[in-house]
Amino acid sequence: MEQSRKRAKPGRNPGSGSRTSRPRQAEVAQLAGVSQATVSLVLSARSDGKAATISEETRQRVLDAARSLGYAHDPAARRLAAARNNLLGVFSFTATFPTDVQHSYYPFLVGVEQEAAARGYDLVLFTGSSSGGAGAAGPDALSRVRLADGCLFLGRHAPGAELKRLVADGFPVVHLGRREELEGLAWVGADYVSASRAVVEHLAALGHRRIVLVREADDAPASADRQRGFLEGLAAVGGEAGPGAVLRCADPAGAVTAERVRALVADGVTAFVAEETDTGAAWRALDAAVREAGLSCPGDVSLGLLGSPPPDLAAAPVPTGFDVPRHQLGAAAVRLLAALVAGEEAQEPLVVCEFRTGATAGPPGRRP
Amino acid sequence: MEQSRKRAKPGRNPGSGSRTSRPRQAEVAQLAGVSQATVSLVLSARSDGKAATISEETRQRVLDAARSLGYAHDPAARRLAAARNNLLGVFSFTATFPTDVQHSYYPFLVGVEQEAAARGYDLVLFTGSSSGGAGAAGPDALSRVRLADGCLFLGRHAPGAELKRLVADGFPVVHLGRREELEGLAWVGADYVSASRAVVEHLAALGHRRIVLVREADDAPASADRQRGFLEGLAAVGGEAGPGAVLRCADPAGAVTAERVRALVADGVTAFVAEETDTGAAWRALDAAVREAGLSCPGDVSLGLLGSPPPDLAAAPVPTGFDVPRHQLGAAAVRLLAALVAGEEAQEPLVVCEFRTGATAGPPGRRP
DNA sequence: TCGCATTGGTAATGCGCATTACCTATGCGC
DNA sequence: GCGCATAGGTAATGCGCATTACCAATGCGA
Repeated sequence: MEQSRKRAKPGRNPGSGSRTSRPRQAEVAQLAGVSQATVSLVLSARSDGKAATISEETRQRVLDAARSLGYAHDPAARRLAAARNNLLGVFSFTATFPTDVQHSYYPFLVGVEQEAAARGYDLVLFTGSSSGGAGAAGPDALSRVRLADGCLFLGRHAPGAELKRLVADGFPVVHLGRREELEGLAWVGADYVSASRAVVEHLAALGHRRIVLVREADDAPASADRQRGFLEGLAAVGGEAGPGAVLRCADPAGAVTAERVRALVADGVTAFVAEETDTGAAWRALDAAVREAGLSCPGDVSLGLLGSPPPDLAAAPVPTGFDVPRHQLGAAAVRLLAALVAGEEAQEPLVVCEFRTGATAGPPGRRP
Repeated sequence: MEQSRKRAKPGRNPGSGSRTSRPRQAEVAQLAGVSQATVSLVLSARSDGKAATISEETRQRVLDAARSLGYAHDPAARRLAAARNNLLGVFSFTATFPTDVQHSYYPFLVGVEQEAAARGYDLVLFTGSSSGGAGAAGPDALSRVRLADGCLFLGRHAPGAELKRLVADGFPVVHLGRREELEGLAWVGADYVSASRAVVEHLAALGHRRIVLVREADDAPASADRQRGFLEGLAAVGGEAGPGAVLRCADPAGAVTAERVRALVADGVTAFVAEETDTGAAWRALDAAVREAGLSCPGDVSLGLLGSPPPDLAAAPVPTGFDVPRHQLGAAAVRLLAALVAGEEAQEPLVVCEFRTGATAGPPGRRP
């Protein structure tokens, strides 16, 4: 008998002092002298004024009974019956939970948590069940998220097929990060385009006309957006946007050498911008190359970073660029998800990145 | 009608191509030409040879049907019906996603995840609903963990009353960290007593007799254990274990000054050990004080750390001490939890900490 | 005085699944 | 050829809750 695990005593005596099993609504009802249905109505009282059908007196009796019994909802039953249990899921496809503060998702999670708390939701965190987890293989991989009312997905590794399935089933899903290729998938993202353009415009205002973007050979939307913003900015300010304006390299450290930088500068380039990525490779390479080339910054060349520097380079000269408002992104994602759960059709705009003046940009040097 | 959210078309036609709702076992059954019960039997086939009641042919038909429909269990229903859904919960009570850089359960989680995966469990992470979360206040705070088959609790902040309640309800619970005051609560912990004693004995073997323990004024079991091991070690080696042997201070940085250290050394103390805590305050203070006092280590004084140094001090002189096997602790906790879920009575022993020779201990200096 | 709306509450139902009691062939020994 | 065991499967039930259809009592206008 499995249920022996749930009810310690199959035949218990409800009146006696020593209880041994979690109370059900039925027991609360008995104690309050009402029906189970009434208990449910009282305890799930949605603040929607709609349910004025229980008298205040009865309400109090039920609440007292529930309190004295220490009643707590069974989340599984709640979800099964009503398709609502006030829980929001967060799924990250990393091997382990991204609770390590070093982890790049961490800042998002902080925002997610705050917003969820503010809206009265509890959170449940799922991970991509690294190796041999139960659902690791099959389409079950994502099925656990159905424990929650809706789910937020982090990271570009979220498999499209699975997500599509959830969406098709009408399960509320929000993806954190631009994800337009999946029809019907809700997402929130940072406005890298505008932010990148702003950096270019800042450099242009300082007098730069020949600016080069160093980016990795990744095709992530985030990279594409930055490049687009960069080119738009260049065009807007009448800068030179020839094919040489973008340095796309699979291995930034190998491609962006001191020599290369020196050559470009000699050719008239006065400023460089790098995209931010997980590894920060582009910025790292650019920084090293400039330094090694013996160029002073921002004396000889100006540098811009389309994002935030990696933690280990956060010190000293703060790069001119922008900050991705990760907390706000997380919060926006939760807002959107909450709206979907509530059946609304809300749409979250792109979240604006904040320009960071920094100390790596100045007027162009006076090299020929 | 709420269910319109679950079933896109109340009256759907099972044969037509465009499906729009997640399939149930009933639909799989229909496709396979069997009953829902059969589908359940096949799909939940426990490897326990017990269930040989379905013919191989039927089994295959069901499996095929399930696959072609992309069937996936509903975790909520599963849990409700069977009290099992193959999920283990992990509850961390620290400020939900700890903003304190030092304070991360990450290493534990790594072990937890590996072991869970190895045992075919999926994980769900709950957090301490820091601020105004839904269940933040009431006894509901922990009720969500019932979504899982059992739950692991991290951190000393897990409220006893709630835990007791879960245990009393027969819900499988394991606490990571010693927790003996709660009758019936299963836990796993590191053997700080033995490990601390070993450090003292190591110092004693080098010739030290006057050793002082610097600890915080916390009453956590982990602190008490270290002190106990320290005193036991001192007693075992015939060291001087007077009341001055333990420096218990609320504010290590303020209490353990260069002067204080100098005075103690002048008084004949040749070695110090500090306990490890979240913040590493004790070790930090000791390290700074010794350095500031102009004492060389291990030339003038030997130092020991009952645990691991905080990340920012991990460099250079590796402290003599021990390492808490966090991965193994996490794994042990999962093993224990799995046993409880399975209804067994398993008991996990304390996990042994590994001695770390380090470079901060040597023979006593030759001060008078 | 009757009809009708409103208030306050309840019985019944079903969510999706696991489980169990039970039923129907077969096979087998004697 | 009969009784009985066994394999293979199914109908029915309930987990704990939200929801809905429905019912009883009361108020109120005409």
